[in-house]
Amino acid sequence: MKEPTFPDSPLADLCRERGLKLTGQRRTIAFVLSDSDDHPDVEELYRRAVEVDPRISIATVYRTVRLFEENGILQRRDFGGGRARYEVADGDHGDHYHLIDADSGKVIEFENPELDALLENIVREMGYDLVTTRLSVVGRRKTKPRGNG
Amino acid sequence: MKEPTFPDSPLADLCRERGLKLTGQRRTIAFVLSDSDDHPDVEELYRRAVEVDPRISIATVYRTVRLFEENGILQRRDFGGGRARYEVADGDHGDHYHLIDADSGKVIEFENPELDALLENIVREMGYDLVTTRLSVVGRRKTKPRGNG
DNA sequence: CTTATTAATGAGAAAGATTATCATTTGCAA
DNA sequence: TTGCAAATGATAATCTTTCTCATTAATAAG
Repeated sequence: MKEPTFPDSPLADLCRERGLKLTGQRRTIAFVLSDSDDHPDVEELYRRAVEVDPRISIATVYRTVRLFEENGILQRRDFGGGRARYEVADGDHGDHYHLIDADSGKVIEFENPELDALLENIVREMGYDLVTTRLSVVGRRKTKPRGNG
Repeated sequence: MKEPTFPDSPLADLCRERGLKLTGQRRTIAFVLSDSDDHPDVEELYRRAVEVDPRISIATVYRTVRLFEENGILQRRDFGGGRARYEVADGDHGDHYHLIDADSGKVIEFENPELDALLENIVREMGYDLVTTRLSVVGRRKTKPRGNG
């Protein structure tokens, strides 16, 4: 059986640091995730993982993203469409947010410190400590002033 | 067959105004929705609707919330837990947002004009017109300063 | 390096939410 | 009141996610 060889990814290290057993499958999934800068769903993640190591099942991908989410390694997102999507969790720097193109469904990330601060404030004044922010704004590309489409 | 009698609700009127056929079931569901100030899921909505008129099926509730959502009468929300929840769409006044208690799961609504404006701005500067905002913050009730739990 | 222990995995069944199917019923316009 | 397109009810089908359980593999101890 040909073991695929690739270096431990940053996420694989994180996995170990959290005391999670680093199995071959988790190492593969971590590698794929570290390599992704988009927001794949489980199906897509599975496709990418199988490319690297075919000895992996979709059940394990489901299990692993759940495990990683529970350990703060991944964040689950809901952009509509019925399936959860995942991305690497933010570090110490501020959160990032998502703008979704109403027409194409394309997801555009953005950061905004002012927004970070305002949300923090609002929640504090309501007597809570902010745990997570789930924000996505849906927008439609502005029609050019003289365009006609 | 005993037709339930109750007046047309504001949502029923809206339904007619949008040119949608106002069937008995839609009238009932609209009534129940107008009467709710929380965020019921379809199952719960069905329970409430059956109280008013037992001649209604869960399939119709699913169909109706979808229809109402497509027509801007309802808004679908995702608070986790795997099922979609619904609430009456905001009017012209500002949007409202949700704070979710991390421990109890309780949903607390709030409004914030400053937040409205900031989001509007951010999106505009990215070249988009804001269509919808999906924001929920998860928070944990602040521990009292001298508490030890 | 080998062995034991315990957790992880694979394959598929099961669950839970939502949508589709199709015969029957109903709202609404004429 | 009648006709017809659209809506409904009951249930099957679909889709995503979780669970089951026999097998496999990772880690610690020897």
